[in-house]
Amino acid sequence: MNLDTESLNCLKKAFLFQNVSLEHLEKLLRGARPTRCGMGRALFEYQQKATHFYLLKAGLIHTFRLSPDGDEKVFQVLRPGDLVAEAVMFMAPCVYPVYARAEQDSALIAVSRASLLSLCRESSDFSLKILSALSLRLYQNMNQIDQLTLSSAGQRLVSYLLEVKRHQGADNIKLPISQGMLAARLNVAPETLSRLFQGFRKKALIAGRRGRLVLKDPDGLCRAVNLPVMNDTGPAGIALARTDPQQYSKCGCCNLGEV
Amino acid sequence: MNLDTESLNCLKKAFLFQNVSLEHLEKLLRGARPTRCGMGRALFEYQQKATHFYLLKAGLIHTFRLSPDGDEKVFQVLRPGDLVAEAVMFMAPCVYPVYARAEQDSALIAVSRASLLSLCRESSDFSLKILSALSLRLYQNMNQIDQLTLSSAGQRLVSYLLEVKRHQGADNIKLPISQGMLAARLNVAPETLSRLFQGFRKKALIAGRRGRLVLKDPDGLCRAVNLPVMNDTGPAGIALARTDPQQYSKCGCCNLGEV
DNA sequence: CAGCAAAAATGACATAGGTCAATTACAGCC
DNA sequence: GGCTGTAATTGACCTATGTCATTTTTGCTG
Repeated sequence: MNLDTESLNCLKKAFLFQNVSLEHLEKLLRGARPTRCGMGRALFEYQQKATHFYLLKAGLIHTFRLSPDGDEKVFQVLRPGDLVAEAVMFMAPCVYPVYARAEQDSALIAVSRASLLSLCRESSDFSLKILSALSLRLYQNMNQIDQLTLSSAGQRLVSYLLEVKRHQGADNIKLPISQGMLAARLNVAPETLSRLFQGFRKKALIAGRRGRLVLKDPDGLCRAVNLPVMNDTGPAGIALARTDPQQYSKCGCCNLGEV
Repeated sequence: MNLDTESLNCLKKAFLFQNVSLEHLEKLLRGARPTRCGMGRALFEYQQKATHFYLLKAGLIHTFRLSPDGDEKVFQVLRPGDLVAEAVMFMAPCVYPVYARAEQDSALIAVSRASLLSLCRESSDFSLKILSALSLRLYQNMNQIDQLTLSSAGQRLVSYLLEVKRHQGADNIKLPISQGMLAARLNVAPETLSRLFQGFRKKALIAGRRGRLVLKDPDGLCRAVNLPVMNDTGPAGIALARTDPQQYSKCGCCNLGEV
């Protein structure tokens, strides 16, 4: 199996490329090449000219920015099947608005901007798919803003935990990112996060440690931080937008990264 | 001039519909109707089924969500020429993710989702335009997240002020929203914001009051809050993406709302 | 299994910024 | 030009959360 065939197969499997004609896919592939990104290596840099987007085949990619004092602010946690920087391709000027780095050894397919644009031009079906992917991203970002503007650290944490619960469908949840990164994402100090967890444990609202948690009393968590009790409906009260659970791993309202 | 002709003319003027063939535009118009929204009235509600998007002809629209304790969190400030909720049309499930309310008496054209989707299906040129509009929104939201995760209130304020300065091109700036709303947007208490302004005045970093400010020492502002001094290049160091300054009033990196 | 490095937990402390209450400035309006 | 309601300012106070330093866990690797 040569590289092209392999790439083609990968693309075919990606959610966004379902039902795209073979002819179109092959055109896309002409601007595509498989690539690897070792753990800790940058996939692309902030403000670098954006020439490619990526389909993540295996591994784990984080996109992030830096705060003035050098901390990393994670924007996205990308898992196999996800596209990386596809939205950037339509921006003018076309430069990556974030850094991207492999958190694990990752295998990707790099697709050139030009071939994406020409596929969009040729297939309006495909354009519509991309449009819904972008609007989903937009929605995720809005929810993230919503979460970040919650007044207290506890509220932000609980809202996050419930998001994960909803996402994973059980009270027994696995945090998809380390505690340190979660702290960054919720915009709190790691110590504060640690103390919050301890507090919830003391009140028997949660149990377990190290990424594996049991939410013993979700409503109690809400009450503990003065959040209105939300019944599995999500921040927007919207059912999950899982168009295809097999291929499209993401929850429609957050970008947590699947476990 | 009947309503249809008037609407047609308005649409033609909108940035997104430049260079769209008359034939396509007329199809779009079949699903369009002019509408008004009195000051203080809701254009649409959070979680309501999204059947239309809007072109704002005149007036001022805010989109927002509510915090658990009932405060409004403004997401967008929309001015004439802007589209409202165009991105929502591509979401599944298709419900408005925010409230929208007229802050001034407003005139709009409501366009049905169906006709937008069919235009996208028929014109890939148009799809590409919508794609770049969405990616711009996405970029704005990322910058807002970036700003919200700045550690101190002062940093968030200064970053906002510099954004406005860049946007308006002069040190003599006019704040597009009231101080109270700015406080909400920066996620600080109004009192804190007031004190920050006072502090900057005392240090002669700014002058003026009530919406009309003079940034006397932008670099000094940065230093005062431990922000790296940025030289008019914006949070992303990206030149403004003003594809058409006449028609498209927005700055590419923020959604401040023009003055 | 020991040993190491990284992550997390804990404690002591400092402070930014929230809250509440009272005062002042401003804009619209008769 | 003098009301009147809303927005902004100011002050006093307090608590949530950041910071720094230390200890404890945890997961790896040889």
